[in-house]
Amino acid sequence: MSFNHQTIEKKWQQYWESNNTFKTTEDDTKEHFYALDMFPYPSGQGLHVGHPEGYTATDIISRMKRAQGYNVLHPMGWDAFGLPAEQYALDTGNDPAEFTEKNIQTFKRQIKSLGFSYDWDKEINTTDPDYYKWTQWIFTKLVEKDLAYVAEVPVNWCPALGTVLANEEVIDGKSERGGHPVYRKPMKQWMLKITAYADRLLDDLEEVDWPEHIKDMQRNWIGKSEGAEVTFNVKDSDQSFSVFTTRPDTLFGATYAVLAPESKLVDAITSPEQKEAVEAYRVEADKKSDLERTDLNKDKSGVFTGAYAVNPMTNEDMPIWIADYVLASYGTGSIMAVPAHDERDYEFAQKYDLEIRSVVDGAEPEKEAYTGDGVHINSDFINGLEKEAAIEKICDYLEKEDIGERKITYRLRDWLFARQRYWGEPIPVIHWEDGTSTVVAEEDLPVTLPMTDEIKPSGTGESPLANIHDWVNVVDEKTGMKGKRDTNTMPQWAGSSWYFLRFIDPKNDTQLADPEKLKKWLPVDLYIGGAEHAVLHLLYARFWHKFLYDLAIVPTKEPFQKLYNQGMILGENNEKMSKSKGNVVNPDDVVEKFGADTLRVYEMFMGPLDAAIAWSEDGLEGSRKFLDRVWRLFIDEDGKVRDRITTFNDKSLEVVYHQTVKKVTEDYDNLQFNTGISQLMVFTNAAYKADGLPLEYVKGFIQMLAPIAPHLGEELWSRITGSQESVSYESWPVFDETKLVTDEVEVVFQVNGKLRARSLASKSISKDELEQMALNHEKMLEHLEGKTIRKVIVVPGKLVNVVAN
RNA sequence: GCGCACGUGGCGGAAUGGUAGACGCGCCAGCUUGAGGGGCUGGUGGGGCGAUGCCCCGUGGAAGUUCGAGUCUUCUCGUGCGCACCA
Repeated sequence: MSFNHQTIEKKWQQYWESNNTFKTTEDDTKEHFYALDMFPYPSGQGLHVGHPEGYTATDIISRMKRAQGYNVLHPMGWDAFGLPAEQYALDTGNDPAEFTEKNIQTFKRQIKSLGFSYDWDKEINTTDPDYYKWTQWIFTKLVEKDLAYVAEVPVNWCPALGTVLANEEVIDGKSERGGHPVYRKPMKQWMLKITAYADRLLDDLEEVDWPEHIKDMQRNWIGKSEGAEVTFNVKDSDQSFSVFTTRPDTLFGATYAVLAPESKLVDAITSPEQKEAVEAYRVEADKKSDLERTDLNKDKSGVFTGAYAVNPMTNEDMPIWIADYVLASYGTGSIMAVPAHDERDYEFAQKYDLEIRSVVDGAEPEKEAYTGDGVHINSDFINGLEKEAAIEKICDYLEKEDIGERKITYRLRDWLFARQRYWGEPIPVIHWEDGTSTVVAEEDLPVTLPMTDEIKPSGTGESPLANIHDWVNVVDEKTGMKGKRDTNTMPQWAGSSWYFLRFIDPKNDTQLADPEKLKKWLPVDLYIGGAEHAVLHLLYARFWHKFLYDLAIVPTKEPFQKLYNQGMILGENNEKMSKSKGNVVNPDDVVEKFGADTLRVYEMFMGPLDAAIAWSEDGLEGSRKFLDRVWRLFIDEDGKVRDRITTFNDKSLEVVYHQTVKKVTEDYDNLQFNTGISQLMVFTNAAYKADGLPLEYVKGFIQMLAPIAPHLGEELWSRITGSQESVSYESWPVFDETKLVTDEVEVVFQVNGKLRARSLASKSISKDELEQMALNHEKMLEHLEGKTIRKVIVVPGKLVNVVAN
């Protein structure tokens, strides 16, 4: 007989709820552990089987930590602002808040059906004004500290839809919806100066326990590069421009210069003869989106401006070109071209027949650009030096002569923080009729989204809020001055950049969170989520956290001590699950048919947590069979506890039990749930063969199973122990190191590294005795016959290797 | 193109430089059952032979370090992820 998952899962979920089993404890005599999931966007699709993978992992850790005597904070909430709700509102005229609420209820029901031990009193929702009051508050602090500013930035403007589109809504230069043309249009936008934190975001990666490849992705994204900025004068003009280069040592080889087409300087220096060509090129470049510009990078193009710069080293003329392979947004938006030693410059110089001058020995300028190190030539006072020394010497010179300086630049850009949308946190700023702008005072926060039945494009590129006149127009009560609210809203990243702080104190209405509580819980001890957030979300959250650290609001430099990325669960055909491929597995169906415990066990057993693995219905059934097997081990056909469970211990399970406690505990700690479960199976198999099952071991086993299969764990615990209490707070089993090994161990004997014989030996046997055993073993004698023993390697308790020839 | 990760049975996957393939799926056999399903027990990398034991081969491929390599090093092929004219 097997257990009825529907009955027991419902029973225990109700028990946990009515007994507040997972209410967060804050007992100062205990240590604190904060286990966090990346909170989901509650989409209309409902929960995906990928969600419970990470959630189960943090849930197992949370349950184990509670049993090990920690205060555990394990919360769940909703990252509920976002485009789909807005789109739904545009399509149907309904309130996105209602739609969002409905989706949240679906998600919550699904998540609850999986038996996670969340403390639902800590639930937060980014669209709740009590929450986004503090998102807005953080923004006002950023403005006060000059880390938020307004800039003109091009957006994807679609006149036909009367709205601005996100990059992902633009496909091949057309709007995803309707296929209308999209243009780049400059608009005033709020930006956050994340670049001010670039160095700290880079350096403090050393302090956190994250997968190395995620750290690398962040390092690459920040993209720090060291070099020099050099000023070039324009010939026969009082104009000059600066370039950034990582290779100032190749300055003597700079034979032309290139400006980004957008550069303002172009207007001032272009010669009359070239004006037409330059203008034509700029129009072309302007039409291309960033994506197209990089996409069509095979063939470089550019136009000569007719002007020349002067190489400060050689005093020779360098033609100034414009080309879109130079990006306005990186460095100074202009470069010195050293075609002999830069592949891009080389390609461009070849195409337009520009001079290629070698300044590092080893180059073959007729064949390809040489970017490696070497002895400098044709370079006056740095001749004979290698790269590093040459860079030092030339930087000293540039600084002494005041024509340049050492400089560090970053690939990281400031964070575009405004969206022309309705469904987001309103930016809490008022623009007054006298031309000034102010942030909304703390006591007037939150600036709530107005209720409206008319969410539709403004037609101007502003957000739909621009049309809601009652909301937009404000009058200062004291001065009577009129003003308009900023109609931009924040990106979805805003609410998720600090939510882990609010979970600590979600109902505080006087501050973001109680500093005492923040001190106890931070940093997050374990943070699990998808790798798709490896860069942006984690970088933004770290940026805000550091900013709040500078304001002395949070006590730690970094928010997330340990990070782990769960892998993707693929469809049975090994492809990403998608509706169109028809390979989507709905967790509701699995829970109904096999039970939540089975789903949890299966997702943890299918392989390493971070691997991408295909779903398998057979594997799922196997997990259910394991749980049935455990059930039958303890419960008989009539539903009674088996009388094999006894207080008498014949020691036959002693070793395997202690091994199991050790391995399972360590594997859970290391998030290696697949091998932890396999050890539980090993114990189960051994228990089937034992005559009696010592109660102590049975209890310990159930405790170790319970974090993964909590409903079954509770049911077995209550039946076997007769306890009225949840298994959750029973103290975690411990192992006895002295009982881990049998007295007799199997050792192997090798000849020249090849396995030739096995034998049983006492684990305490001496090296010499073991060696003698090996040399006298019948099999070994056969293999050693006629050979001279050169060397014998003995590894006690393991093996003997005889080297002979 | 650059960076990172990963290649192990029919499948998912285990292996502090020390018995390769734990555990599970699948498959085979025995027992249980009227049958099927389910369960319990055992077997299951490939090849060979004088077969109840023994030999050879085997972790994408090639070389190297080592008494000993799935594990370390170099090269190479393949797959996945990230970035992509970043000067």
